Amino acid sequence: MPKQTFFNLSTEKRERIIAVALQEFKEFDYSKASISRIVAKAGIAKGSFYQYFSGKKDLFSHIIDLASEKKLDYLKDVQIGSENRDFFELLREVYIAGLKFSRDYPELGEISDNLMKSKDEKFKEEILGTSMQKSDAFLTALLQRGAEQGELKRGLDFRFIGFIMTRVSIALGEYAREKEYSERNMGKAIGDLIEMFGSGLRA
Amino acid sequence: MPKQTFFNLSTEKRERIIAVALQEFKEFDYSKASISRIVAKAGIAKGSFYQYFSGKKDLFSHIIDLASEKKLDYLKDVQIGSENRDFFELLREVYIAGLKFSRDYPELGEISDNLMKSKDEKFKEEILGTSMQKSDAFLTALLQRGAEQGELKRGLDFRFIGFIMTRVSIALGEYAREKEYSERNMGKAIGDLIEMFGSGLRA
DNA sequence: GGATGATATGACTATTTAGTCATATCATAA
DNA sequence: TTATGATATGACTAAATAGTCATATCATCC
Repeated sequence: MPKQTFFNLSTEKRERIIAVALQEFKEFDYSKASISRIVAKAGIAKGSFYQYFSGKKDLFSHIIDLASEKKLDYLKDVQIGSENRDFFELLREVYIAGLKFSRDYPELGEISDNLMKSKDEKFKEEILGTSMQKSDAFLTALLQRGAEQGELKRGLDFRFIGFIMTRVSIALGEYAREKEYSERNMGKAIGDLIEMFGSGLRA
Repeated sequence: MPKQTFFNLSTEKRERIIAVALQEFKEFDYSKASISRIVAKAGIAKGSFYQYFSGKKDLFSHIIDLASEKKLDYLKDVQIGSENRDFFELLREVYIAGLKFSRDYPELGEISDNLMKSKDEKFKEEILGTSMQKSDAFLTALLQRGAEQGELKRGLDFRFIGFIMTRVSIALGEYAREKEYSERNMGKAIGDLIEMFGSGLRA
């Protein structure tokens, strides 16, 4: 958590620092991202940075918190609770929510996706903490529910399928970032995906 | 390419250096991997390293070459050319080949997967060069062929589906690495995957 | 023995990094 | 005006890095 001094800053300065940090973490991965560069670009003194944050990890963690917060806003629209919702429709909505989040906050999307892809489980755990529910578990739960309601084939390894669906969700964001994102293209892509998950690709 | 001096080395020394480098690149990503640490662990002088390799990138590139070479050995068994092969059977074999490679050369598998996941397209291109055919393109071609033979649904965006299948292949390796790999588990996982791609998950 | 060319060495340079700290500035309140 | 407490500053430290280079060792051939 940033120190109180950071929150006491003027909105302008606070947002400037965050904007520069987003740029930095988007361009470089955590270990290559440089505090020296951030303070230079943001036009603040090195010492000031350490008045705001306890260190690099603190800043990064704060950014991931922002991302989680924003992403949750988009996921709130997905009404998982209500009965009688088709699993594949829910899945579509989850993917769409993720994509909209990535479209509206491209830096946050890319940064958190890169963290999710990281192999350093210890670091990931440390940064994500409890703030972001593990997407693996989230989708696994969705699958479990779908299975209980008889919507899904029997005998599947849902832990594995959940793992794959999470990776596919991340890949979807990557794809949208690499190719130019457009409502039309992404609608088509998600459509193909849900079709694939639902009834497969075989003619 | 390593310098000639590297290939003049005794097999024992050459393999020792590569083994240590594999350990290093497996534990740390490219930018965090340290030549100083590698030479220390391998018991050679810093200067000697630069007699063998032009630099860090040269060493890394050599390791990726080794990985491509080994992986190709496993993919050679997949007879793509022969007609009348079912697309989904071919896909299964491609995934199985990838998994066997990862099982037999875990370090090479993890290192090259991490490179594939990297967002630095320029660096990736530089390292992979022509040696490793782009898996995206490979699977896209397989899909195209499946479509032409009428094995696949019409109207799918194969560039996108190819992109997803490649990511799934990488995810499969990760999953095998994270959970304990066993023939039985992985056979089941790949079975579920092919079932999913083929006829979907819907009951 | 002596010469030649290849290989081995590790101290050294130059650069970058995260993080610290004594000092300076500033706003507010008495 | 003066005192107080919060905030800003950038020079500084210590550590780590990739890469260099003059020198030393070694094997091989004459």
